[in-house]
Amino acid sequence: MITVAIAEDHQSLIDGVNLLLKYEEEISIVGMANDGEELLKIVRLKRPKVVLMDIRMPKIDGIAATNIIKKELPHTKIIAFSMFDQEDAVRQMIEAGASGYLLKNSPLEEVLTAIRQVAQGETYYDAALDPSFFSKDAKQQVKKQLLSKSEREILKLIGQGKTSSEIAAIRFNSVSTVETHRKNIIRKLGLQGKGELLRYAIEKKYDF
Amino acid sequence: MITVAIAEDHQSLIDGVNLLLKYEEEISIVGMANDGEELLKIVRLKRPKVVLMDIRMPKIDGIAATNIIKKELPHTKIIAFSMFDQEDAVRQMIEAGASGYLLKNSPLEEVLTAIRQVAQGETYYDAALDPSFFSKDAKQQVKKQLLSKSEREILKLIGQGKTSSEIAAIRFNSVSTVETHRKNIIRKLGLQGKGELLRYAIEKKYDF
DNA sequence: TTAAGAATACCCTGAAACGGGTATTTTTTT
DNA sequence: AAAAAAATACCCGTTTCAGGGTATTCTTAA
Repeated sequence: MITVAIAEDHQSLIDGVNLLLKYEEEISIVGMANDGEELLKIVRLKRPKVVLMDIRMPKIDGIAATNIIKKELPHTKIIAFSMFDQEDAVRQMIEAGASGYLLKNSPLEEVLTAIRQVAQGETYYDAALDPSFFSKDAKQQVKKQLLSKSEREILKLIGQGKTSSEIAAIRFNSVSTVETHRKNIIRKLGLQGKGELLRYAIEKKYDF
Repeated sequence: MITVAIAEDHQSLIDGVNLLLKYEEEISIVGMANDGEELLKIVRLKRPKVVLMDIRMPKIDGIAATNIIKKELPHTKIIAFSMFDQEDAVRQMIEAGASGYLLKNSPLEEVLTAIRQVAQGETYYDAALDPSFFSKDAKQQVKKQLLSKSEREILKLIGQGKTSSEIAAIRFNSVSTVETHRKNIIRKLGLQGKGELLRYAIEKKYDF
């Protein structure tokens, strides 16, 4: 029996995972949490074999929570969820001791595969993740810096809730310029629509 | 001399506070942090008299950080910042031991007043805060539930980055209905523009 | 049993942003 | 010196949303 705890505020995801696991007899969900503190309590009490956790959570985030769990209960396997393929998030989670990494927009069946795989001591990383992390050859990932300086600056302002015309005023640009950058950011990051752009910009501030 | 530490990712705010405090000889900034963990290190090392802190921070959030600081160094005075007047945030911060609460859109001079006031052992709460918190008569705040069920549901979906037409599809509503709710949410919460709505919806998920 | 609040849905205007281009001028880098 | 990358700026048509209404149905609480 694989015992699983979930920390996740995205209700649709919890519902989906529940639905999926209902028919899996060797997997049982022993607890759900909405923030890192709650998750720690559940893990200490129930000692699940696998923890599925959102990286961004109130009180204590996924990276900090992973560090704590790995220190106290090193046999616990951790699978991280995140919305975007953010370099730092992946790196920090792996450093903290996570055994798996899933993107929230991947097919739900991946969750099952990942749980089974990490429960057996293996790792599972979403195929959509930038593979350069996993090539152990320490060739410095120089390739990076996907976004240019202006783009990062504008991304930051977007994350502060500024509109394109406000950003244009701040930067002494024309609105067209800002919108071009905006479009390039969306293209480069593979986002879809302003919703995701804003979400990305806001989450980005939080370093993961 | 009042020693101050700041934890805040909003650069413009740090800049503003810095500029403001430069001319205040009895106030000195002894440290700045970008997340809760960093802030704790600074506080333990420098032991500032006053801490200005953002509620939403990576690793450890403002509420958790306040709890920890108040346990370890109870003489430290804490002033919380937040973007919105969110009931839970105010209540939780006060319970955690914060001596002051500022909204980020208040005039900068308030920061000065607040620092001076809490350094002297008093409290300082932004005038824009809902005063019902501070009326100690425990008349149950029945007035609550500002948003209706549909509105909260839609707010949540907005926080997940969904557009109105997506939300309409999910809820089997017409787009008009969703937009009406959206407008009512904005009106009830006193937000301005879609940027704030989205920011609010995203932050709201994190309970403060 | 009314009156209030909630949920539903539509109208209109204008601003903002998407997403598809193209194009020019600077900077870098090779 | 030439090529590549970044920054700048505009065009177009379309969608989304704000902010201002109005209006009907349904539920709930005086």
